Amino acid sequence: MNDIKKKRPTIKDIAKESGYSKTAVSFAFNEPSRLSSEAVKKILETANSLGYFPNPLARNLSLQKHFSIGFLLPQNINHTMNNPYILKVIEGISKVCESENYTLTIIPPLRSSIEEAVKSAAVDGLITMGMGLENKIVEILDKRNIPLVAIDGNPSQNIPSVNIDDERASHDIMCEVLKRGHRNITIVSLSEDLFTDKISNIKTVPLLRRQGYERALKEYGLSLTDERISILLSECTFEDGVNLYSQIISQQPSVSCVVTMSDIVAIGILYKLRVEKIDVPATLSVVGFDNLLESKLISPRLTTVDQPGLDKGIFASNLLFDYIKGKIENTTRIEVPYKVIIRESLGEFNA
Amino acid sequence: MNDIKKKRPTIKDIAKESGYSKTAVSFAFNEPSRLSSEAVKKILETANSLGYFPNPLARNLSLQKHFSIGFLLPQNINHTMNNPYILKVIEGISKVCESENYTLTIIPPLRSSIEEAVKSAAVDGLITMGMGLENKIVEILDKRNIPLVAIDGNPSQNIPSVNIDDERASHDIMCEVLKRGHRNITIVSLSEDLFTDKISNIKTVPLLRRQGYERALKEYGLSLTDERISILLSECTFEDGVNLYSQIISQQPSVSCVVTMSDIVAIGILYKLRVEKIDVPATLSVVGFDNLLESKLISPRLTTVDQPGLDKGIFASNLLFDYIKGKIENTTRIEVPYKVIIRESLGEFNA
DNA sequence: CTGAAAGCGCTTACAG
DNA sequence: CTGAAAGCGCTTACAG
Repeated sequence: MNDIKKKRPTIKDIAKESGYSKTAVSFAFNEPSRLSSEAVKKILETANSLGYFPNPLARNLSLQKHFSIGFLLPQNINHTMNNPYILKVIEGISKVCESENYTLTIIPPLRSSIEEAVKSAAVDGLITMGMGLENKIVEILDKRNIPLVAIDGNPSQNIPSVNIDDERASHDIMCEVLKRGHRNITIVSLSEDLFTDKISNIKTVPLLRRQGYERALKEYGLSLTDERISILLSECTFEDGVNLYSQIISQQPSVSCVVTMSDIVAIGILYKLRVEKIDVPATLSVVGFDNLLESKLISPRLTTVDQPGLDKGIFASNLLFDYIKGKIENTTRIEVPYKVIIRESLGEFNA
Repeated sequence: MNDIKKKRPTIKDIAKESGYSKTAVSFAFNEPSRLSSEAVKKILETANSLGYFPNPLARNLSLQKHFSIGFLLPQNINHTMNNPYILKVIEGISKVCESENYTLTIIPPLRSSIEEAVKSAAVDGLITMGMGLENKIVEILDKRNIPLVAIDGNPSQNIPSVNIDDERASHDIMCEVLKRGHRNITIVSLSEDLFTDKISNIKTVPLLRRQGYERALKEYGLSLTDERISILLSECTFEDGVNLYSQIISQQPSVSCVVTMSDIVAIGILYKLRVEKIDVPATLSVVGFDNLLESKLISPRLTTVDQPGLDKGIFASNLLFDYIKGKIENTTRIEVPYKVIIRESLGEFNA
């Protein structure tokens, strides 16, 4: 606590002070079995008395490892860290990191650029979520030799990934809606990912889901362009859900069911409907996607598609560690199961 | 993609290939203004064609910086990443990191040891939350010269911190309970932090809150040891809340109000009460702490203490960056405001 | 069991 | 405007 510029002791100081070599000091910390117990004891004592800890930066440079994997945040940090579903995935990743003795680095855009962030990310591997991955980013990672696993990415890209069958899941839940007689339907789609490479022929998750809805609609003689069907866009936040209600009504006053691509948006809508004293599902049904814990807490409880966020995180990070350790080379794709959950927010349509 | 061992090109390769020196290559990336535009162009072109990116590990070692701050996870990763309140704080930290162009490193215990994790954490500063910080950990950080800010730490320790006035907030909400006639009260306390240094005289947040409750009780002629008051312990999770109900009833069948130290626990209890068809608040009132978004989504909506999680994260990380940049030296403590929020889950006691 | 020395891949004061 | 060289603080093959 003196005012003299604190200089952390290095391996060199410990060597000098203890009378052993730098090599010995390193061994004392990393491979004590190679030293006499006397040497280890002496070195550790000196280290302790000088308050020495090996500098991780230097250690990592020698070892060519960061002992951390990265989670790449898409553009807007609000939308990410406010989404319980993403947080569930992060929880899964953290668990695996913990058991691998790795840290988890949350990587926001650097100087507003995801690309910049990826260029200098201090990680041994990277997980992305829900991004239409720019080819540029994939290329950088490839050159930097950093493995990548995409969660909810674009199955059409040649990237290791963890997904559910979004097309089929969306088809299935839309069928439940149609089966109950609804025909005036508002679909709340997630915005196209901002970073989708428009040129390439990438099928993003929102697109796949819309295709699933479309297939179900066709089975009932409808289409996405039918005047009874309207489509709105929304960010994946509670607030956007709350604000969406007026749009929904003005677009299509006769709507009887709102189908969203995200529970948190659906919950925002339900919240607003409660405030407006609109009866769910008697007047309006609402359907979500994700099956958050919150979805069974609100009333009416939300009809939705259950997809295992925790497992997605666990699978993705296990896969990533396999790549990091060189256990596998080929592009592995994991498909996890989903399940349609019918609860009270979806009712029969009463003409 | 050839099978030849991929070796990332280094500054040396670019120097050789471009005909300039390593110094020049470094400048081209970091201080192009010091080079002729011709040199910069040539170097960047070569770098690009060879697929070169500066190695962050080497760069950081030279710069003696990690460009990342750490968030230290207490013992159990489940309890942390499942707690929406903590996640809100992390969101606040992420925002500041983003604007500082830093990453956020989530640090789980290393080989089951927080101490080990702290010894080798590759960060420029550290934020902890709700830990009774072992002196050992503070000492390590001090020796490693890594600044620390504690959120919901122990105001009694000499550590920069961000807290609300937990004693007073707890007093205030307990008064609301007592004012409404409740006398048979079950307090659900958070477990003592596992890492509290038992020897020292540290006042943890749970302890402060209990003292606040106690002060309010005394004002109404009660005490913590009164037979009408019972105290239970719980982890800070939804599941623990759900499971708590049977304990609450068996400990004190005549209980009319449950006062918890955490919304997520209170929400678990409310969920269970709904399943059990127990009328809230007519039969039993429930009170939380935090004011999560979820607390206004459930019905009945939860009476609680609002404390600004996002702001706590923002204040703590701003403070941390001030230390990192050497802008301040002294131990700064920030107290953020709280607010008691009365909602339907707290009713009058009807004898 | 122990140590001298090269290497990890950058940055930067200094000299020209 | 450009470069040779020292330095950041470790690890580790090699020799003894």
